[in-house]
This record gives sequence, structure tokens and C-alpha cells, in this order.
Amino acid sequence: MMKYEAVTIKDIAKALGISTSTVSRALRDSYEISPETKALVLECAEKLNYKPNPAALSLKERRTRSIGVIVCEIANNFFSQTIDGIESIAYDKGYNIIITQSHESFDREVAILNFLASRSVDGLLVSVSTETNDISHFKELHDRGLPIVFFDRVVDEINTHKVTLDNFKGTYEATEHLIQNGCKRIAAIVNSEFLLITHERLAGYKEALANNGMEVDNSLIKHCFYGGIEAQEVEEAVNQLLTLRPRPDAILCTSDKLTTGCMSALSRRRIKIPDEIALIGFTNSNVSELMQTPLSVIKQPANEMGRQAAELLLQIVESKRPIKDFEKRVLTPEIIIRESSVKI
Amino acid sequence: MMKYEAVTIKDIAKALGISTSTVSRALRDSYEISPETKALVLECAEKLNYKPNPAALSLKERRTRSIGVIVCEIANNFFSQTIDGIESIAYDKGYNIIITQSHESFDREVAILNFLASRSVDGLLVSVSTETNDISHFKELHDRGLPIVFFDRVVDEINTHKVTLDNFKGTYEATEHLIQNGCKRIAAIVNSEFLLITHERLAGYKEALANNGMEVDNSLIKHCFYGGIEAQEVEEAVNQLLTLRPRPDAILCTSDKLTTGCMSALSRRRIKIPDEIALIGFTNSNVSELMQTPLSVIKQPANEMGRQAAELLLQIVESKRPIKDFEKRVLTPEIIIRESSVKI
DNA sequence: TTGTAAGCGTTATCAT
DNA sequence: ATGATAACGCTTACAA
Repeated sequence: MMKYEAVTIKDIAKALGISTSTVSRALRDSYEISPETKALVLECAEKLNYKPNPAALSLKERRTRSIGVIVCEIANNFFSQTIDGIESIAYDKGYNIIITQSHESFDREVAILNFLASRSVDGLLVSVSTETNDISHFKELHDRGLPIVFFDRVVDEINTHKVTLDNFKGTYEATEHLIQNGCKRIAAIVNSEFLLITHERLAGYKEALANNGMEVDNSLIKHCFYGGIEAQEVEEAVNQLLTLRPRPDAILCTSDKLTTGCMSALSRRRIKIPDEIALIGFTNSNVSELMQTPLSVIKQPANEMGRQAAELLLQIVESKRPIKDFEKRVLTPEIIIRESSVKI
Repeated sequence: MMKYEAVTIKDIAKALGISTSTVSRALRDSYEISPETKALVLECAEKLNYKPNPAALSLKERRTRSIGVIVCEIANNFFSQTIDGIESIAYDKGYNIIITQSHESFDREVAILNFLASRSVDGLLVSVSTETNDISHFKELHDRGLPIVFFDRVVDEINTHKVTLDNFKGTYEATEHLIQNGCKRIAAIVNSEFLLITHERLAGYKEALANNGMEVDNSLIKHCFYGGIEAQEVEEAVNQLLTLRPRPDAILCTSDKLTTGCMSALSRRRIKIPDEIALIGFTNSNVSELMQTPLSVIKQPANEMGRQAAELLLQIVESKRPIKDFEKRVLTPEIIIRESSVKI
């Protein structure tokens, strides 16, 4: 196709009959250039609509001013809000963000990682896929100096900045709330065992039960490996829970899709929420209060998480010296109690 | 920070005691290179984990293998699903996508456009901001050869590929459905008058009224300039509609935020949906059927729209010759009737 | 079959 | 104060 022919420093130099180095210096407002020349160059650059070529700059400066983002999927309330936050910070600091999705696949994650690393992003923001158990692909790149910041689904084994949620607190308080509302058999539909967040969220649930003198019954805990991306998974989990006797009188869900999937499954079976089964779960939907039964939720400060992760990453990227001390920021979940978890 | 020192062709050449051009050719499997040398080079490249430097390639090839995407906001069901579709196609063809948000601001859109267009992208996928009335910034770049494909919020004045919805059909059918359900005073809460989609959607609404022997009453049409990004706007629109006598008995909304905002406003006023006021609207939420009143919706094939837009853009980008004949693809909305629009 | 050298756009170094 | 040149990593005439 017709090439978008860009104006270069050479064009300016030619137009003005001076050398490219003078133009370059004038554009960067170097002290060695006379005011007259500067004015001339600036005016000419303006007139020709000169824009520096980022590829040339990248080559020279060995930086791309872009950062990669890996999430499991974009079309998800939590992640799209996080990306919103990331984009805001990146834009303010003059960085591009390159978005990719693992679709919860380990293989895809590895492929993407190579793709991005070879495209020389200056750094990476990562929330690992559900299938990710082995993290050597991240480790290797990180060891070779690629700045990485993990958010939400972080991994313990890599020493870098992390931004995550107080997952324990989220499920602890949600579970305790259910207990205080008279729930006796509280089930949990949770994510893959590979994910750290699953363990943290389960721990909060278990601890709340224990501290309230209740037994942890493993038959009440259902793992959905793909976090309910396919509705079938949640359907199955709910089915199994419903066959138990005595039946659970509450369900705690640990992700967006699990929560809405569970509500949908219960609704289809005409099970009354919260009377028959109370429901509370993680979600960042902005319509939770408009649900058939206004939904009690554990909400993540998603936008803020994205912003902080981006800030930390750019801090590493732009730091002159190697960073030794890494932070693990733990944000606080917002627990919003509505009707779905309050027995009458 | 410690720089991620990449392996270059030079390193391979040095290691093998051959020239860089030989290495380059071997890597690209040139016919001029002996099988032995090729094997050697490939093995060495593998061993050193050589990855071509994209900045150097960009500089040489005058292409970046990345495409820019401008949407009003990422954290929105419709747009995040569209981006999902775009990402899938881009990934398959080896392109990065660079996501930006205009936040419905014209100034921001112009700034972003310059940011992206300074040749850090090979092409652009755009859904214009609500404030965008003047499109000369796009026109200029497009005239200078930057491939642009518009989707959803397209503009008429630029001759390029476009992927949009049959907006007329969406509102026509939705309105007719309301009429057939006995609604007599059908209000519409719509987007900015600057947007073409607003006109198309309004036209469908008006035509359906006319074809069914009903008057178009302009007091029943409320514009929300920012499409309900701030809840206040929708609140106000609903307020005004409720003061009308006779009161409207149905509301049609033309965007995601308008629809949920309207439902929220009605709900807060304890107005029964659909008995007092029926409701139908555009939304790509995946929990519409879980709403307090299962929501009748006009749903866009968002993912598909993203895929098609990306395909068309890459078709331009990768075409050897200038493209003369541009397509306007018009996708069909899915109208899903649930309870919110069906008077008993 | 392989090597040399120029060039993509920019900046830093070293002249002048 | 300005210019020439080399370099960033890669590809590709052109030479050998």
C-alpha cells in the first residue's frame, strides 16, 4: 500500500542546508546551538510536521517505551478495570501498553511471553494463567534482567514487586458474615489449585470456619480449574453441592465468573437466594446491585491495582540502578453486603 | 537497572567466525547458504537464544508489526469484548495491539492519535469519542497513508473499511417489539448527537413508531452526551421522563451504560419493570438474564466486530498495492427478549 | 557460497 | 556553533 512517508531529521537538514547533527541538537534544545538556528529548525520541523521515529530511538536507546501486559482474558470485569488503570499510568508516563491474553493456557502464556520479550518491551505486567504451575519461563527472563511485576495472580518464587489483594481477609470476612447470618453448611466454589490466590482465599474461608467452631468439610469445597470460563464447570460444581445431604445453605465463590455462574445455576434450578442458599462471591461487576437478588460481593480495587502495578513496573524500568528491595503491596477488598447473603 | 543484554547476529557471527550477512541469510533460510553453515548458525542461534531485534527490523522494514486501538474506555462490556476479538486476530498474524482510551474526550483522542501515529503503529482501529465532531485529525493521517479502520462508532467522511452494526434494525425491532407489547408512550435515552450511531439508532426508533401509526414526541427523547459514563446524566434523563404526563410506559436505551443506568434509576424509584415502565436496551453484559427483571437486550456481536475490523485493517496493512474499494460491513444485532420488555 | 558495505533514523563523539 | 562519522541490529545489493 502507499507508504506513510515520514519526515526525518534528514529532510529538515536538507531543507535548511545544515547537517543532521545540528538539527538533532537543535531539536533537543542543546546549549551548543545558536538561538537563530534553533528557531529555524523548530519552525521547519513544525512546518513539515516532524515526528521522531520511535524505532530509531529504540534501536539507539535500547528501550521501547512500551510495556507488555499478560492477563487470562480481557473481556472480564476485573481485568478490563485493571487494564484501564494500567493504561492511565502508562499514558501519563509516555508508554504504550501491549495487551495479550493467555486464555488460561500455559502454552499460550509461554508463547506470548516469548513474543513479548522478543518484541523488547521494557517490562511486563503479569497475572498468570490458571494452568501455570511451572514458572521457569518467567524466572529465566526475569533473571536475565527483564523487569516484571505480578499483580492479582502473583507467584511467590520470583523476587520482584507484586500487587495483590488481601485475599484471606476477603474470604474470611465474607465467611464470617455468612456464619453470623446463621449459615451452617457453607460451601465454596474456588479456582484452580495451581493459583496462589486460591490457597489464600481458601485459607480465609477455613480460618473463619475454625474460629467460629465449625468443621471444614472438604466435600463442600469444589474446584473449578478454569474458573468457570466454561459454564459447564460451575454447573457441575453446583450440581454436586446440591446432592449433598444436608444440603449446603450458603455458597462462597472466589471469582467473577464463578459467582455469576453460580447465581445462574441456582436461578435455573429455582433455588431461592438467600433463603435456600445464601450467596456471596468475588466480582467486579458494576451491576451487582441490579441482580435478581442484589448480590453481596467481595470487590477488588481493580483500577487501583492496575495503577499501582504499572507504577511499580515503571519504577523498575526507569531506575538507574538495580533494585534490591521489592515490595509486595496488598490491597484491601471491599466487602459489600446486599441481599444475596442475608437470610431473613 | 541491569540491562537485558540481547544476543545479536553479531554475537553469532563472532562465535562462528563468519560474517553477519551469512548469519542473517542462514537465519532466513536463504538458498545461497550451504546446508552445513545453516545448521551451524541455527544451532548457535538456538544455543544463545537469539531473538531478532524488532526495533532494528522496524527501522529497516519501515513497519512495526503493531496496530493501535482507540476506544473510549476499556472497562466496558462491549469494548472489552471487541478488544478480545481484535487481540485474537492480531496475535494469530504476529501483530501487537496497543490499546488506548480516549475517555470520550476529543482532546485526548487527538493527543493519542499523534502519540500512536508517529509511526509506532502500522495501522489503527478506531471507535471515535463522543465529543468527536471534527474528524480532520483522522482525515489528515489517513490521507497521508496511515491505514485506519473504523468500527462501531464509524465516521462517514473518511473513505476506508468500516465495521458497524445494523443500528437501525436493532432499534427498529426493539421498538416494534415494545409496540406489539402494548406500549403507547415509548421514550428513548440515547447517546451524543455527534455520533452517527445515535442517528441510526434514533432513526430505527422513529421509523418503527411511524410505521405503526405512532407520533414521534421529541420530549420523549433524551440525549446523554457522555453516554451515561457519569450516572448523573442518566438519572437526570430518567427524572425528566418521569415528570411527563402521561408518563412514558417504556424506555429504549442505546448503550450499555445507559441501559444499566436506567434500570438502576428506575429501580431506585421503585418503579416496576415492565409493568409501569418496560425497558429494553443495548448491552453486551453477560449477566442480563440475572438482573432483577431479566433484561431484554439488543446485543452486538462485539467479538466478531473486533475480529472483522482487525482482519480488514491487516488486509490494508499487508496489501502490496493501494486499496481502492473499501467495504462497510454491517453486522446484525441479536435481539433477546426477556421479561423487562414484556407487559403481562 | 560467503563477505563487504550501505542504509534505515537518530544521537554521541570527536573534530573543526 | 556546526559538521562528519560511527554506532544501534538488521537486511540486501554488490563483490569476490
